[in-house]
Formats: sequence, structure tokens, C-alpha cells
Amino acid sequence: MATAEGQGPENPHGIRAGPSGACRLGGKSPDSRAMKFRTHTCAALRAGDIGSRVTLAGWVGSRRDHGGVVFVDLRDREGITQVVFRPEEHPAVAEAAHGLRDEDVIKVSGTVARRLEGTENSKLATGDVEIVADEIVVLNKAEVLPFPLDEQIANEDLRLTHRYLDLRRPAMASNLRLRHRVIKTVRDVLDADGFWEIETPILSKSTPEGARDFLVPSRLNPGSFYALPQAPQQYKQLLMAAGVEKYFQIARCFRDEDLRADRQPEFTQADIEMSFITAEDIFALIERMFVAVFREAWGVEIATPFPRMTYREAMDRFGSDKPDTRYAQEIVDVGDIFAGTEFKVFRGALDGGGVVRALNAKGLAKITTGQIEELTGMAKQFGAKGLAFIKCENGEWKSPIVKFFTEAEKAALRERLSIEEGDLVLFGADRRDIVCEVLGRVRLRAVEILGITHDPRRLDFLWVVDFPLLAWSEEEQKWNAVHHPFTRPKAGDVALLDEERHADVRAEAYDIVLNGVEIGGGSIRIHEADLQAKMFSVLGVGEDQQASMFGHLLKAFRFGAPPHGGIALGLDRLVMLLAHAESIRDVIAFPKNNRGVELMTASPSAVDFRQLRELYIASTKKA
RNA sequence: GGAGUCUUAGCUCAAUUGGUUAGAGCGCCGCCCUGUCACGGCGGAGGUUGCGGGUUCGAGCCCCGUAGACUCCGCCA
Repeated sequence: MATAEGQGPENPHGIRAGPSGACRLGGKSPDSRAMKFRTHTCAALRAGDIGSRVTLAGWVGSRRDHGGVVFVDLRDREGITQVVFRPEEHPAVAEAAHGLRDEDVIKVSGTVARRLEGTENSKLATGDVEIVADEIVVLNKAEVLPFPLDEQIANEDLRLTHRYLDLRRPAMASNLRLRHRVIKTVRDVLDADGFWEIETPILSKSTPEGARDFLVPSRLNPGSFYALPQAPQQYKQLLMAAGVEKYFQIARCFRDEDLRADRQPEFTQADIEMSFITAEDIFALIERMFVAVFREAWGVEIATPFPRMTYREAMDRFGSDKPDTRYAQEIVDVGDIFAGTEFKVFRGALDGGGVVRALNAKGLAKITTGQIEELTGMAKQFGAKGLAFIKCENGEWKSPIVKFFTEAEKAALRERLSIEEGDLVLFGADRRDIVCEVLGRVRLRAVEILGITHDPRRLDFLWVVDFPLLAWSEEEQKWNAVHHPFTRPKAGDVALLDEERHADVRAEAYDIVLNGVEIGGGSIRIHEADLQAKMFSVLGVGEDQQASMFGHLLKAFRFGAPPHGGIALGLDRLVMLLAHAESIRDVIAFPKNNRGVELMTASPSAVDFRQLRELYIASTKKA
């Protein structure tokens, strides 16, 4: 390292104390010390280090210039150490310190000293000591920043445009560190269990099912395209056919759909697949993994096994396939109470084979008319004709519908829903799936309006099991896979496929839900070619398409593929929960905004026509 | 594709019913200050109120359009 540290013209801000070239090095030569940029991090020094000579490097966090003595909070990713510049001891160094500005990068050498009596800072881990600087090298001056690093900033555009500055903020650095620790823990748990981490192609093949693909044109095969993987699904199953038995990958996945606060076009999954296992093996493995992850991230011991609930029960009780079980309010069926009702709305729903269900939003009678309208609008958006309600206020039931109820019905309702003063009861009367969805959404909004908060460390894990295999798509007028086309029907339900009772077939599929957020999902797969072919047929994938799109998989299944299954965990969402972040963008180093634009580099961008020509691509966009 | 909210100084925000020269804190610049840690004091610079149009004697504020950001719906096997 021949680069001078402040002596040459290339470092005009370098100032040294004492006679030119003189260094106090405790016997070490300047050259040997020059090999080391710093002796400690900014979080390392304690009272035990008092008297030793140290060198730190970092950013000027804040500068408190008293005209004479100057204090600088020197920050690196580990922490902060106070540096004091004393003109009476090192005048040239103190003079240089007057010129420091926020975020200048400096290297400081000096002696660790106990802070003066009464000036210790208990907020800093290093707050008992300070460094009395006798040498400073300004490694790089910083211009005035576009936004302050020491306060909450609302303008996310600005943060993303200058992400390298945003990530200097301790809260963001802490998220990056947390993410690293979580991924490291996942790797360690899987490695200890005999898993092999195997990379699969990023340039892969488009398949008809699922989300919209990102496409990559192939120069060597004009007119052909790779697709970026939505998940390494087929490759990992083929690795099972290859006898790998235990595979995992911290896999980047790509889906070209609209973004959300918890959704990015590229995201990371902990992708796992195993052979010769049942769902129980997956549950046990993942529970073990979460124990390790939460121990590492939060230092807590979580309880296992996690509760389980069937999809059907989740929909009936919570109106969601990812129920937030932290909230007590549940949906209750009241169809039997109104079996003889004359109230047209309920009568019609029941006679039409639908259901009448209710949700008691405890304490929400204070709801405003505007909020009732909002809930009603929400109900209509999800297919209901309206949203009936009873406000229980001042000892009476205020409601446009209660006049249609008999005394017996009212009494039964009161008991079934434990209705008390201050409650708001909301009704859904319609097709079962609509009522579930509507009351499920209303339930979450009611909780929001009530402002119910929980211990931020509360963790309600839940396995949701027995998902339906298929769902009818009105839009496409065909059956689609609820999970994906490779999911295994439950053994007892395979016969239902032949009977054309597609809606009743349950899958060997499971999701893991934490506090109402789906953080992972998986299934036991089909490993027999004939069953897989039948599944494709049900999904409307013809034989020709099966051969061209999935021939490799079907063939592999004919050459001795073992029974297998797996799961994928959404790492971004998991880290988001662990970090208590409100946006997935806060746990990704360089995320994309709502429109899929990465603001710092301004990608995506137009490309030169020659690049397109090489790829045999022409844009149809009108200029 | 649809709905909602937002856009005022570098940053965070204010500006009564439409009414004088659009303010404050932080930051920035200058001067002063030897124990601060949100250091302090004095002074100063900094604005096409996103953009375009309209209503009005007068628009940051009202209306229309447009751009951008965020949140949600659709979408996301």
C-alpha cells in the first residue's frame, strides 16, 4: 500500500500533528501501520481501552464546534465514537477539525481517554470514553446531503434515488444486517439437516400457468425467449428425480405483476424440496427453522408445534386463507337462528343455498356513518349486495333491519354473538364464499378502525392445510390450480377427480401464516406421470402442450422419480415482519418503486436500436 | 385497467372564509464561542406553491386537465 495517507498532494486535507512525518506508533514503523486502515470499529472502545492509541475510520455523524474544542461523532456501520480535538494539544489537527462537515469520511488517530467527570454519554455504548485526536486524514469530503440522515424522512423517492445514503442510516443498516443473519440461519439449519444448496437457471422457460413472465430474448435463437423463473419449481422437482433428496436455494424469483407494499417484481424465497417425506416432515423442519431464526433475530424462544387449521375452517371462522388469529373476533354462522325468518335478504340467501353469518365487532358501535359506508362499499366491492348491521348503543339496538327480527331471533343472536352495549354486529347473507370473503375483509378493517394494537413481539403462527386443489375461473371458464399444477391431490380425494367433482378435491398443500401474513407455502407433489398428465388435462393443458411444455417432467416421472414435496418461504416478507418494517422496500437494498422503477440507476431504460436489432426485437410502442 | 390520498424552501411541515411582501423548525453560508453530544449566540441566503389551463378584482387554497409518489382493488399458479 504505497498510497500516502495524507502526506501526498493526492490527499490535500491530510494533517498530521507534530513535526512532519512524526508518528507515535508505540514502536511500530509507519509502514507497518499504514497497512492497517483502522485498529477498531466505532463501537469497540470501552473504559478498558483507556490509554491505548487507536485509529478509527468512518463518517462525520455530527460536529459540535465550540470555537476552540471540537467534538465529532465518528460513525461506522457498527456504532459511534466521540472524537475530541483540542487546540491546546494539537493545534493543526484541531484547525482541520473546524473544516469538517457532515458525512465527510475521515481517519482519526489518537489516545483513548476517559471522558471528563459528568460528560459521559449513557446513550452510546462507547459513551464512557473519547478519542483525543492527534492526527486526522480526510479521506473524502462530502457535499451537503439532499436529505438528513438522522431523522425520519417521508420522501421515499429521494431516499431511493440516493439509496447509498439512505442505507447509511442506522435503521436501514440494521435491516440489512438482520436480513443477513436470517439468511445465514436458514442456511445453517438446512446444512445441518443434510440439505444441498443448488443453483438453478435464471434464464429458464416460460410456462402457461401462473403469473406473467419476465422474458429475455435469445440472440442465438432468434424469435425465442427465456423466461425468468417465477420460482425454481420444476427444476427442484427434477433434482428430486435426480436423487438429490434434500435441496434448497436462496432463490430469486420474478413475477411481472403489479407491485404492492409487500410485493416486488423480484423477490427472494428460501426454496426447499425433499424426497421420501410427508407434510409432517416439512412442518417439523420449518418449525425448527423458525425457532432458530427467531432465536437469532429476536433472542426469543417460540413455541412449537404451530397450530393448524384447515382452509375450510380458516375461511369459515376468519374469512381468509391467511387468518390473523391475533384478533378474537370471529365470523359466526347464524343461519339456523334465522331458519324461519321473513326478512327478505336473509330469506333469499338461505333459500338460494347461501348462508347468513355475522361478526361482532366488539366496541365498534362508536363507528361513524362514513365508516359504515366505507365498510358497505368494501362489501359491495367483494360481491355482496350490502352490509347489514346492528349498533348496540344506549341500551338499544339501532339498525335498519332489526325490525324484521322476532324476539326469539334477537335473543338467540344476543347469546350466540355475546352482544353487549357498545358492540357493532355486521351481517353477511349471500353465497358462502362471498360472505366469507366480505366478512373477512370487514373484520380486518374493523380491527383497524378500533385501533387495536398488540405487543409488537406477539407471534401467531399457523399452518393452513387442506387447500382445495382447483378453483373455477369465471374469467377463463376453466379450472385453475389453487397452488400449482404439480400439487398432489389428497389420496382420498383422487377419485373425486374422476367424478368431475373438482371443487371438492383437496390438495396436499399447506401455507404458513404469521400474524395474518402468508410467509410460505408448499405441497407434496405428484411424482407419477399418469396422475400428472391427468392433472394437466383437468387444467386444460392438451396433450401436445403437455409434451412441449412439460415433457421433460413427465418423462422424468417415468424414470423412477421418488415421492417428494417441499415449501418456499418468502424471505422478504419474513424479514419485513422481523424488522417491523412497513414496506418490503425497507428490507431490500435496492428495491423498485410502485412502477417497477429502480430510481437510483433509473432502470428500466430505453436501449439502443442496435441492441434490439441484434436480438431481433422491435417495439410496438407508439412513440 | 380502476379507486383513494398526497405534491408549498435542500428536509419536515404551516399559511383562518379566496385577500398585503407565502412562514416556522432543521439544514446550508458567514461571524462569534474551549466540554458538547438535538451544543449555544448573532446575522444571511434560499420559493415559477409539481406542471398546464380556467373561474375571480384577487388563487397555495375553488374547478378542469396532466405528471409523479404512496396505499388499495383487479392481478400475483
